[in-house]
This record gives sequence, C-alpha cells and structure tokens, in this order.
Amino acid sequence: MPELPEVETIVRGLRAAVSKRKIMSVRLGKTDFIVEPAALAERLPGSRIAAVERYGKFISLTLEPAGGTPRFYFMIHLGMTGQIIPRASSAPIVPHTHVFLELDDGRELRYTDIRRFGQMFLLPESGIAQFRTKLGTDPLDITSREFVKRFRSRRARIKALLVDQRVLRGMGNIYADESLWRARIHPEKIAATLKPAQLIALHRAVRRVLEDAIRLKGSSISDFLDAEGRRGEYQLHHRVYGRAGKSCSRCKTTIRRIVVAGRGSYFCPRCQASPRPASRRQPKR
DNA sequence: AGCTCTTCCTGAAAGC
DNA sequence: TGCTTTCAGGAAGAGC
Repeated sequence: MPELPEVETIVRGLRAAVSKRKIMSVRLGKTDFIVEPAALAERLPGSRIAAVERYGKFISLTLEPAGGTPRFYFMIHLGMTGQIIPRASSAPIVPHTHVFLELDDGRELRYTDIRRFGQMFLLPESGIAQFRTKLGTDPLDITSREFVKRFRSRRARIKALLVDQRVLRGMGNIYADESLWRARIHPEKIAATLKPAQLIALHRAVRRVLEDAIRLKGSSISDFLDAEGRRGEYQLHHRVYGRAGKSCSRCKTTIRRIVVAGRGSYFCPRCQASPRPASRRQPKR
C-alpha cells in the first residue's frame, strides 16, 4: 500500500520522467474513482506538466494550459493498489488500467488500480489552500516541539493518531507500526499518557523509519511499483509489520497482531509494553 | 472527542 | 479438487 515513502519514490520518478511533457490526449476506462471524469478529459489535453510534488499521500501534478489560461492541479491518490507508470504507447496494457495520458514524446502515463480505492480530481489554484487545511503536517518537516504538542493532549490511542491524515499527512499502517516498535510504544497507548521523552523518541523513530524507507524506495508487499515499474526493498527491513508469529529482532519475543482503529497492528509484546496489563483481574465481590 | 461499524473493490488465501 | 467465504485496508460517513 502506498504510504509516504512509496509516494515520495513515485513522485521523484515521475519528476525525472515526465516533467515538461505535454499531455496530448486522455483515454479513460472505469471512472468511479475520478471526481469529475469529464473535466479531466476536457482540461488535461494541451496542458504541460510543470511540476510534480507530494502532499501527504497525494501526488500533485501542476498543469499549465496553453494560451495563458491559469494553471491548475491534477491530484492523484493511489489508495491501496494504485500505480502510475509512464510506458511506451505500444507497451502491452496491464489489466485494471483505467487512465491513459498520451504524452508528446510517444509515451503514455498510465494509471492502474486493481481495487480502485484511489482518487483523482482537479483543483484550481484557488482550491489548494482549502485542500491543505484538511491535512496535518508532513512528518518529515515537523519539529520535535511541534510533534510533542500535537500528541500530548490527545486522548486517542497513539496508533489511531499516527494514521490520521489530519494529524500527520502521509503516515500509514506500515510505517506507524514500524515507528512504534522503534520507539518501544504499544499501539494502544493513549497519546496523552506518553511522557514527553517518549513522544520525542517517537518523532525520531518516525523520521528514521521514513527516511530509511525512502532510501530503499519504499515497501513492496504485493502491489507497489515505482514510476519505473520497479519494486521497493524496505519490506525486507520490516521489524514488525506482517511478521505475526515471527520473533522480535530485538528480544526474540513472538510478534503479535491485534486490530487497533480498524487496522491490523503488529507489535512486540515485550518491547512495547501493554497499557492494560493482562495479568490484572477483577475481584468478584 | 473518539470509538465502532459500514461502504467502496479485487484477488489471495483459508475453509469446507 | 473446486467452490465459497473471509480478509486486507485508505478514507469518509453514520451513529453512539
């Protein structure tokens, strides 16, 4: 599933591969994940890709139409299984490819999404500010101070907050679990009960995990491919995610999986002490 | 404020 | 063996 490191990897690849290219035409397959498919088909042709940026888990293509028409943004969220890869127009079409952007150099930027949990929409320049207010700070930009401030008064479980895009934009399930393991914090711990030192440790862990993952071009569990169609390698370094039943690399205890905030959450029961000790029992009368 | 449940979707894996 | 059921989850919305 594409989270911050995967999206960052794709954005870097796209920036190198399609910057300055002009979109010549648009072909669409299924469109139920596109906010206004007609607007997309109408406005993309003729515009040039002026910039490629990441905003949380969103890919933002800045498009410049010909003839002085104001620039606008083509926003893409990959959901669970989205892939966006430039290919030669003659390349075979993989199943579930639903958007084809013909470029001025004989290639097509193709969007493939098996489950169609992805999202696409256009934003005018004036809509960007509004869009941004819905999302929290980028975890790679946030200062330690700000990080502590954001969590210390929240009564929600830390895992739920880490994957909440309004708190930190770009974090997802894999990197939340990996960061919590690193900081030795149980996913069900109430954020407000964490000591400042623990929050600082968590901030450091988040940065470290994300930076390492970006360096290895993300995690490919099943579907993730970068803009060159290559798999990432960070999945080989996961300490807890997807490792239920295997042993903790730090203490050899068996990794467990529980559901927190509706997501599978992996942790080491020994390194990450439970907020509710299992041994405590209620006396009967 | 924050929790659970539901919906969207497909393919892989488990169950019978 | 082969069909059926369950599960995975990012985000949004309902209801409590």
